[in-house]
Amino acid sequence: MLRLSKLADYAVVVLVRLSHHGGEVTTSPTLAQATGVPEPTVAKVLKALCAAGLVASQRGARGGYRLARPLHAIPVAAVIVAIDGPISLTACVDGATGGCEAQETCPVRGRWDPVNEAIRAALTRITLDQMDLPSCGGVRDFDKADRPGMMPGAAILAAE
Amino acid sequence: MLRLSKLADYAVVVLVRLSHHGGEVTTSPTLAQATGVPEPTVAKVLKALCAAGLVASQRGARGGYRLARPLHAIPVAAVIVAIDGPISLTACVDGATGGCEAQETCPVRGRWDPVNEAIRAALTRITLDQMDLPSCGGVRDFDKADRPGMMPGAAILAAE
DNA sequence: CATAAACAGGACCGAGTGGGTCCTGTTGAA
DNA sequence: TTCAACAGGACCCACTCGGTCCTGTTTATG
Repeated sequence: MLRLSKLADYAVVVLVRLSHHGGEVTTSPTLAQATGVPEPTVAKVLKALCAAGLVASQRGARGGYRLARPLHAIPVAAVIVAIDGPISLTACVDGATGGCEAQETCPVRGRWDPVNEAIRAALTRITLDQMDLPSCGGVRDFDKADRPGMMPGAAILAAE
Repeated sequence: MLRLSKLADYAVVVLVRLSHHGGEVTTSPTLAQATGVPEPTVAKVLKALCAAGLVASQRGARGGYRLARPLHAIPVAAVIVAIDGPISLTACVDGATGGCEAQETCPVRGRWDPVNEAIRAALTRITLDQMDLPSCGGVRDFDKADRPGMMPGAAILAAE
């Protein structure tokens, strides 16, 4: 399984989209329309990204958001961390207060660490500019955009 | 977030435990007791692992399970795939029938692929023997084993 | 041959959590 | 002064995963 949260997926979509607007401040309604993601959700994502310092916000009328750094300076890991928190496979690893019931029996205690590290490294290595489709450079607007279906990324790290 | 299913975690625990019994067939109740994981759950996990060919089963009285291959020949990825299915971050990637509502607008369509590949590679590189604690070679029995808390691996790829 | 132990493979139910919406401030340009 | 837009909560519904159980089928053992 190993699923990625939808929100994180949306975040990537929004960020990439935002990059298409150059350094211009863009409102969340605008981004919502452009991406097809419901506006309240876009707003939620942007707030989290803003808190994480990935985007900068301009309040008040004529406000909006813009990228705080270029796409190539934003690793996927940063986005995921901003939306979903620290990247690790098991709760055992980080904090893990409350301890483990099978703390004594568990044969792999703390052994997910290398796995976590590997994934973390992989996600840090890939930046957002690598996720922007070169084939559809800039803004891409198809004939129409209102067919039923699913959202942007679906976000299931495993399908099954 | 990026959480790993608990079942997959249990699977690793069970497999590592199974390796401590050499080539001997071991019953699921025995493994359940040894790992602290509830028996029905252990059975469920073992069935999946058996179907995936990671363990071999011996039916009938005096039956049980044993490893089909040594630990170092079992990558973590194989365990996860056996329990949770194909490893990928978004549903967009594999199949993804039903299409994407924002298929047309989505700026990152199909672009999770490199991320998925990276993770897949990382999980394939690590084998189960690397998750067995060398410090507690073989069977490890602490003084006591009944403190309240959580299960073996908890299994949350992100905590948050 | 009868019995029981153990796997096979489903169906099933409840809890936890994430997705999505909404509401009330606060900021700042026009 | 007004209104557009962000800030930052609270809140609810739906989905999925974890865990249990039940009914076969297989096969040592007495």
